[in-house]
Amino acid sequence: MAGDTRERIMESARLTVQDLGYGGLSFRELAKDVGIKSASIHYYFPTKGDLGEAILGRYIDRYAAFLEGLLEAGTEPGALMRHYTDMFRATLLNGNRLCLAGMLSAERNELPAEICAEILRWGEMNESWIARVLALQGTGDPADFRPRAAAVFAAVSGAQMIAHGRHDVALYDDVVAAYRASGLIP
Amino acid sequence: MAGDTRERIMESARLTVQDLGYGGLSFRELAKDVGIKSASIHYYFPTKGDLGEAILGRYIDRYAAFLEGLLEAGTEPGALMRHYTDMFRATLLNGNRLCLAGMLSAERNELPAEICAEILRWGEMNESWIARVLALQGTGDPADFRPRAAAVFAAVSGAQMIAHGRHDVALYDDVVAAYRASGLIP
DNA sequence: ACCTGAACACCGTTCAAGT
DNA sequence: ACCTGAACACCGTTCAAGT
Repeated sequence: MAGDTRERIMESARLTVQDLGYGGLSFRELAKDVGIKSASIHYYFPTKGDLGEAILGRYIDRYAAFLEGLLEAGTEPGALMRHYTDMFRATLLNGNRLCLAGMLSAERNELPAEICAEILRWGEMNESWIARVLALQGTGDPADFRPRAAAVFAAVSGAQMIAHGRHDVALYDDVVAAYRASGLIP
Repeated sequence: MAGDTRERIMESARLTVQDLGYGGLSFRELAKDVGIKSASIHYYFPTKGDLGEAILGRYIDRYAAFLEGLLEAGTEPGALMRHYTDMFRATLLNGNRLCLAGMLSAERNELPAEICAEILRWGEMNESWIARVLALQGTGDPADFRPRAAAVFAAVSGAQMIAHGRHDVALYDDVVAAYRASGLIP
């Protein structure tokens, strides 16, 4: 089946980067997992940076589609934000993994420029979606909620990161609950 | 002067890890910076993990002392938290670096257990300090403010991480301002 | 179109050998 | 006490060679 090898390279690489980081991704281990030689990976992705850009680009597109679907299915801010925080929670449950973009954010100073550009796009996408949700409960344009949306995005990302660092999903739950109690998250 | 080489190894290593991550720290580059051969580093730190544990341990001790000093010098929660958020801001200003513990939190799934234990200590230290500050403006024991303190710690850590990922200090400022506006941070 | 072995300059680590 | 060169198994990348 066409494109199957490329597909399996991307899937295995994504899972590894979310687990061990970009620096922890080895072409030789990756090739072993897919069942080819490490030199063959370069046929699909000339450099490690190309592979990183490809998996992050698709990661963003898929979550953008998922979030778009949530907005089409419901308009209650509390329920929408619950789905949003559950999304980050599920990543922790899957082998204490970190959001792909969050992991790459930490490593950004040693990443090629194309990946850094995708990290920006991840933030823009998340913040614009949250701003639309916040606009549902108040009056005004989603653009007016952009600063607070950035705060919600940063707060949820941070909760995931420290819970990942301490390998403690309950900590994520407690922190997110405190965000809600403080009124930061609807 | 005794211990000078060891000192310079630790300082150079810390700056590199906060910049490029634990995986981005190379013994050969580090040795070049200090002016010795890479094999000599193992005389001071048998393994890379030992070096990581040493620099994180000292990092935590120093910030603990700094924060303790703040609490001895003032009791106004707003001013204390301003110093706290400025501390994370200064790290971004220093070459877009990340908090050492935050960087290692992201990479934790490929770190030795001793470093993971220090990551826990970093969180405990920050949360207990924030809880003491929060207790200054309300009634009750610092322990009562522990959940909210964890939320403040996660939120500030997250703001630093996404600002680091986008190489944008203004984003950090905006997010922290939104935290204050929402009432999460005094 | 897709894959490979071999080579290259890197990496942390070990160790016998130096002073 | 402190440092080193050489070796080891790793790393991403390149390239000529295969089918």
